[in-house]
Amino acid sequence: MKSRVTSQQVAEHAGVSRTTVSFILNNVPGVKFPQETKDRVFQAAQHLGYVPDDAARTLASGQTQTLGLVICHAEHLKVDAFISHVLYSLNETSRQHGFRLLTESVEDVTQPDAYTGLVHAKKIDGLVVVNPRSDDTQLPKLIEQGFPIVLIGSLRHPQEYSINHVGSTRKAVEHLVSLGHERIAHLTFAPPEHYTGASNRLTGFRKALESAHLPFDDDLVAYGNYSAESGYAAMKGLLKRHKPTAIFCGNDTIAVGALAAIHEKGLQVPQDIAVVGVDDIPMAAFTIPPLTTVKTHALEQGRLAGEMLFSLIRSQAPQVAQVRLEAELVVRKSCGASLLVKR
Amino acid sequence: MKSRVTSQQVAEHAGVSRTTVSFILNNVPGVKFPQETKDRVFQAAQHLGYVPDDAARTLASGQTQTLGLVICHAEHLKVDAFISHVLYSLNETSRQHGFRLLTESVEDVTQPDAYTGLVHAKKIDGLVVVNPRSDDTQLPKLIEQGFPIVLIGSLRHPQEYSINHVGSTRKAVEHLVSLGHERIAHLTFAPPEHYTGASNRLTGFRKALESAHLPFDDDLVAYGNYSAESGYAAMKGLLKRHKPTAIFCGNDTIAVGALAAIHEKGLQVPQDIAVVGVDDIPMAAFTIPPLTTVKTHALEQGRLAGEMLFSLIRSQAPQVAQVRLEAELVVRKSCGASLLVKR
DNA sequence: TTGAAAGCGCTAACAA
DNA sequence: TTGTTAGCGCTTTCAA
Repeated sequence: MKSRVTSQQVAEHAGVSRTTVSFILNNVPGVKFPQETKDRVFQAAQHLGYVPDDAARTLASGQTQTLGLVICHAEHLKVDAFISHVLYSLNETSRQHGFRLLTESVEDVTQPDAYTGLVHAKKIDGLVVVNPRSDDTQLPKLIEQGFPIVLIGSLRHPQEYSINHVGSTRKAVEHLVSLGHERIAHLTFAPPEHYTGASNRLTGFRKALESAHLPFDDDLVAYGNYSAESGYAAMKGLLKRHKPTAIFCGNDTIAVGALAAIHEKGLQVPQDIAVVGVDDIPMAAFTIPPLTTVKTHALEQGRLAGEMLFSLIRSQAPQVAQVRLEAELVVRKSCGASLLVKR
Repeated sequence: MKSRVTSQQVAEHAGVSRTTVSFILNNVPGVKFPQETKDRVFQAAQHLGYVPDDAARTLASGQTQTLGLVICHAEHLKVDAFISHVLYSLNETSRQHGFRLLTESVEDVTQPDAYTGLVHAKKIDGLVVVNPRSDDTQLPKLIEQGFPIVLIGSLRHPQEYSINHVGSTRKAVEHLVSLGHERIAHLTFAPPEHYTGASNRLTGFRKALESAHLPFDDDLVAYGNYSAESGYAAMKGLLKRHKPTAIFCGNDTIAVGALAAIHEKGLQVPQDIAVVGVDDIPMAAFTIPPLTTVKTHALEQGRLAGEMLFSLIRSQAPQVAQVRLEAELVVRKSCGASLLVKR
């Protein structure tokens, strides 16, 4: 199990030097070899089954051709689909650029070396961080040092490069308000302190209520994590104590749990309670009833993060440092907005 | 952005040679240094913020401390939760062993270099392949060459190391039969030719029917991919043409789609049709009604694959080459087995 | 117990 | 246009 073929052997086989092999196989710009020489080298490489040793190449060139994906709340991978989508599209994007993807899930992000080791060991050329935590002390340093990093989410750091969706909360609440709802509950992530996305959403929720001249009622806010289970539990509590006419869920997975709790209680969606989610995961179209939600374009976020990161790696400043993707209301049946909606 | 600290500098700072630094920091067995020397080296390393260069280490040692995860049907990542779970637990397991995880999704596995490049470039020390395809021509070669590989799924290769779940189909069908069903439909993956898991399941389905002295009816088999959408479409077709009293779905995500189609048709689950899934994804407990399914222990599969791979990397033969995990029936409400079941 | 030195396989600056 | 050669930073054998 050893690919004992070195560029030296290819060079000998082709009757040229290692430099020539390196230049030809790497297609170094600005160096012209006769087609005949090129062919000899290509054939020799092919014939011998030559594959450049990655470590040697990296050591010599200083480039790893590898991206890191840091997942700050790894357990979300188990319960929610958002991160899988980001992973998928980032993987595709990386491949298109000839890069590989190193996935790093993080338990305790406050601990130094959580993932900075990747950077300092020069194992990656750039980093995408999903849902960065505000109590992460290493990340700001890395950003300030100019290491290529793109966040999916935000640290509210002036120098950060990031991808975020905007308008999801506003659109969800506006939709509910437009349908006449006045007692709108909110089921979001806890604890929100360290997770920028969640506190954003809560703030946005208050603002949206305000815009609609609706009072904010603390009792109508419940917390879960990203899972259906937490949505179920939180919704159960909410139904026991209060009687909202609508519920805005922090993500679709939570909404699935809420739907289950509502159904179990013998209530009807949307007749008794309207439900809105966030993300538009593939399953959202197949809940009972189909879930009205706000699409956050997870795949697109992953792709954009990748493209932005490649700009950074090539030392090209991206046109926009902080991309905001407008979220998109997807009306299905869980709010009763219309009986003629797409699945 | 450069960690210009080399082992040379640490050596100078500590007043020793680079060899000593290497031996002490790597804690090379069988080499005893005075505690005093060790302390000096540790302190120097700490003080200078020394992080060994990964490429240099890899080049010199021949070890990458990196695992590859090959996802043969990358699009599943978008629609189903199984692979996310494997990824999660494999990532955890890798971390515990001080390894990192390189994720490689593959579009066309028949094309050489799909992921074998990782191996030949010596970028990884071992490989986990999820759902290997039977038409993959590279994988058997790698296995025969003795490269450390663990499959989640199977290639039916005598030399393979693999993790599989068994008994899921049998248990699902037996459960339905025990409830008196005789017209059991099956909604599985298409095309099954190249996906061992699916053809297994179909074969198992026929066998299970046989054991129950039930006829196999080709019309009661429908195909989808791994998505809820495909389950919805296939179920709709099934309901139009035939009237099964029970449906066994290839995975829970498909079952979610089936549930939606049944509901849309105005039928009741489990009264009119019983539904069983496979996997026990977290959401299965929160469908309407809660889904009876067969747990395939995705997290455990990922963990076991990782542990097995580490044995292989250390050149230790695992006790069992082909691990079979017994799937576990989880009775909820979608089959009407009992009104007193856990969520 | 510690150090010197020889690679690991490649890239890239410099020569020719 | 092509070859020579000096590293890249580390591990590891061998000698001291």
